[in-house]
Amino acid sequence: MGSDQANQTPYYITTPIYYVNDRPHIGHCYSTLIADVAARAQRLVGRDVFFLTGTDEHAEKVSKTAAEHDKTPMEWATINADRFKAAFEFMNFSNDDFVRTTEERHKAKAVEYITQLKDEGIVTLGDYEGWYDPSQEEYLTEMVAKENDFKSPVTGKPLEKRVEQNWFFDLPRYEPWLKERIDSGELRILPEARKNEVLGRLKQGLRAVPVSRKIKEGDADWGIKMPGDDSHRIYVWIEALCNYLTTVDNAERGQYWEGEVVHLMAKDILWFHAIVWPAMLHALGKKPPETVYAHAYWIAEGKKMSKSLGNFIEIDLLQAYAEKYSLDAMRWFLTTQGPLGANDADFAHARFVEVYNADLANSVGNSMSRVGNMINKYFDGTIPATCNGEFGFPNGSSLQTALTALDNAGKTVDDPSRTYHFPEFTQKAVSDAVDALGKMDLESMLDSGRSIVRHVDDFISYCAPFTLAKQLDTLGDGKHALESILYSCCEALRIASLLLSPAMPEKMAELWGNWNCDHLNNPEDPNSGFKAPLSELAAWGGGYSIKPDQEILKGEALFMRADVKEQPPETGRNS
RNA sequence: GGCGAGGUAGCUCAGUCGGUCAGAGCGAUGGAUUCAUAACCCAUAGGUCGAGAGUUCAAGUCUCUCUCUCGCCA
Repeated sequence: MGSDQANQTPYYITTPIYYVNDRPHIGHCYSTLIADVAARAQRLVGRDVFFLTGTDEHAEKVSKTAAEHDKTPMEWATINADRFKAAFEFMNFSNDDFVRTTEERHKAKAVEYITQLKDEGIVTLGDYEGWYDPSQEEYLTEMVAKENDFKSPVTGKPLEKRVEQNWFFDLPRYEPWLKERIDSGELRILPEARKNEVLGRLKQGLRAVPVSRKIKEGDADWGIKMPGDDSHRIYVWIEALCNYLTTVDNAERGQYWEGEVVHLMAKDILWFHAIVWPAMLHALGKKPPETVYAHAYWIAEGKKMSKSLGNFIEIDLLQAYAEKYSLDAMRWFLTTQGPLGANDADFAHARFVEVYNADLANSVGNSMSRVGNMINKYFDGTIPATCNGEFGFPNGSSLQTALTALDNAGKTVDDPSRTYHFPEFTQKAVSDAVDALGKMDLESMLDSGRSIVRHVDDFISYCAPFTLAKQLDTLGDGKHALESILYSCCEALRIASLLLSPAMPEKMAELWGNWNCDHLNNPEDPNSGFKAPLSELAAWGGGYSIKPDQEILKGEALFMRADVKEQPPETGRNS
């Protein structure tokens, strides 16, 4: 998609719904952050976006844990769902809804879907044979059973081969359809390595998927009954997948499913999303998703996170980082350094500080600060005139003047023939960012914003406005040249800030506040939405550009340089 | 065990159809500069492109063998 015409298709992005018995940690926050950045970027581009996250609550263990805490399953689920809501609010996620699978709106629709599949003979009764762990009352996969020498991984007691009747979804009949769909790219599986993985596994053939579990004696009344069969419940996995559709399967939100649908998740649950779910949708006569994106994992200081090591990066540590370096800096680190590709990424403190200093303090923050400072110093906070951003011969009189000033000061210019074309440069950055967004390459998208910052820094070193500023009395058109140069820096950084805003909404809104940029519906609220699509906001000399009388306040530094030697922030948790 | 991905500068990684492909960013070092947050700008990495063999006028880039790491297996 080029940059000339914005994509008007509605955009629907989802995260997995999270298991309520978990405590919110970096994994949950990362998946949801990626979705948030993509959603914010798509809104910035001007699309109608719906961003969904939520909690998966009907697992058997939830009712058990609830009992251990003297709570009803619902009370327990609510306590934990609220933890996720609080964590996500802290992360400043812009989700449009938060679905809980215990909500009636979800349950009713899920029953409807399963009923339809049953009526059409796609879900039928059959025998399920598997390795059962009596001590844990759960079935293990063939692989897990084998790895543990067919003994319980928890108690070490032998597993039992058990057969029970279940309802099955006839997945094999969709094998050709799935293969064609994935091969053709209509169903896009990202990153590429994951697509190969899925196709490889598809070659080994498909089996029917159990969609129910038999209700055992003593089970709490928890979960959704299998329609037409009170002795079974809908298997939580199947029911959970349905959330993506149940939430928007109505008159008000139906357009989102018809638009572009993107499911985002960690790699462990790719199969369900890339194979089982699209096949179910196809069986239901619904359009499958356009994109299924499976990212890898975070590890902590070079080690896998595990319960036994107790090194999970939980929400409290993220809060400590946000407290010390700002929330947006933490969002930036996770987004740009995270495992968006096929490989795991390391959350290491030293790395965090490095990236913070290099990307934010030294680059974005410093550049915005130096430009704002010069405008205050030389023009008392407002630029008297705009500039078309063109600095090249033979029309580069402003640049020529600056070089003359350098010459006067006895400074040598290594290459006096350089030219700068800011409108072209910034437009290229914007269109690159939009293209990267289309590929879910958020790192590249954000780097397009940083490329403008680098360009401005380079420009400043080259034409040295601070040297020019000292010769305003002696150079006839010195003032005009200085105005043009600083205006262009300022306007370019404004455009850069738009591209950086999906990852750092608060900090960029802070800049717009300081510089009196009129991008947001409510300047006080970073989440209030943009007044216009990116193509208009980012237009050089357009309706949202820096105006001659616009006040450019210095403001506080957005990102102060951090000391590399400082210890990681404390969580306040006793560990 | 089956299928798959990968081993390229200290770190994270780019390298399309084999021939400026030996690169980028970060870190480190040196220089220049002072508007700025000891920031910015410029220069510097001589790395056997995991090991060995083969194909070719020419191979990180193709073939084979070995080795190591990793992922997926409902």
